[in-house]
Amino acid sequence: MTRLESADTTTMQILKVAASHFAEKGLAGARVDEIARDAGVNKATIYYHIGGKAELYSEVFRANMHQSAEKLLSNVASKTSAEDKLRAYITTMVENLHDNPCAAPMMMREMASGGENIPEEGLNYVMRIFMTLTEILKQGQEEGEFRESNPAITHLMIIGSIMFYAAGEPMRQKLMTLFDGELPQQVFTDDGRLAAEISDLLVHALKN
Amino acid sequence: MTRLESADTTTMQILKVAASHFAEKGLAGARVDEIARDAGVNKATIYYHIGGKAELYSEVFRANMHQSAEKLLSNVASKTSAEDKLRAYITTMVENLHDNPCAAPMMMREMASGGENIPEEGLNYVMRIFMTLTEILKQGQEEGEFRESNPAITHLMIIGSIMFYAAGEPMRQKLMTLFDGELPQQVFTDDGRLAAEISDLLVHALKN
DNA sequence: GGGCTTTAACTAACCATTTAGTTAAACAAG
DNA sequence: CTTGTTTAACTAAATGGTTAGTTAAAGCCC
Repeated sequence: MTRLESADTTTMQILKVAASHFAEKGLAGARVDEIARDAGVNKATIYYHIGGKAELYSEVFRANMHQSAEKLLSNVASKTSAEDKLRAYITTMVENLHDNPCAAPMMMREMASGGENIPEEGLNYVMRIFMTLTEILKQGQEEGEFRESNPAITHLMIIGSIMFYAAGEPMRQKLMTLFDGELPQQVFTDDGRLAAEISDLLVHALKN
Repeated sequence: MTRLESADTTTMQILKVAASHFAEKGLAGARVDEIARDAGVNKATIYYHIGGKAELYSEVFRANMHQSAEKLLSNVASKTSAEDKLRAYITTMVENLHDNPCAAPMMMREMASGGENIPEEGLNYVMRIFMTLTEILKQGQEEGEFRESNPAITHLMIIGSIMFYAAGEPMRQKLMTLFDGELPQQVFTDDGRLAAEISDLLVHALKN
């Protein structure tokens, strides 16, 4: 491994570890010392490669959003009918949050703080993702497939449910061990069926 | 004002201010000095009445959950049909989060951190609220009003959308000033119609 | 007098950031 | 080929600001 390659993998390792710390503890709660320790590098290496805590956070957030949004937009664009686009939208969002378990917690914390630490580029993606759904719903209405609906509410229900599902895994575990006997069986779906169930419910609600 | 009353109002004032700080910055991000300053009391008064930062947080969270959950359970219990109960459930939840703007952000942060700082009593309420919806859906199915559905998904869609709406207000403001021209008109509902729109969509999706 | 509150330190720990190095790979000159 | 030099990558230790929590003396109001 050449020096430059080693530098790249070091940076990647730092970003990966930082993401999990920011997801679990937030920007204020995360400790640069711990990130460095878990990444197996000296703390100063983080400052050498990336910059301070704020830059580290921004970069993690930006990279997440970039990857997720690009995949979402391209998957939706590959479909033609409004229903297929809607299903692709939901399915891809579930996949993204499954592939990147840090994204949902980080996003939820940002919502709670009014998006204080979201970098500019991140806000652009938030907007594009929302506009994409608006377009899908509009197309569905124009083609007579969907009834009229408020895109903001629909968006809320999709994003809200998926984000809560993705971020809620640790909490579900906690509840399941705490209230073992009282829970009805099978209340918690697996990832695989989540997208299908949400899509079915949504399509059922939107169809004429 | 008697001595005890003065102590009570001091405590209330501290809790109220602490709630807003915890909502905006989280447990790790909030500063006890700032809470004391904004509450108009000396920092020592907080330690005298309530205890340290952790106790302050627990008490704020516990009080929120207690008030919200009791209102939710009693409002649902006052209805008889499954649809009325479901509508009461949704409406009360929207009202609760409207009356107490700190609840949604605090809850979302807790979800993100796996409920690390939720006091025992709070977890009990989370469970009871979820079980209540499960009962409503079961009743609806037994009475032939609702089709079969996964209560966990339904719960996710309700809680997720309402929480995201409630916690998302500052973010919506940010997006609206940043992307002024590009936003379609009327995409963002007002609080008053939110409960009705979610209820209608949900009932439409669940009805046979 | 006694419960409540303020004032105004104080400390001990924590934590982000900086500084002053060290190491080893790449490289150039002889 | 090898010796000396440069440079990127990294480390260990120090620095200095911040912060939760404490304390003691004094004042206030019933």
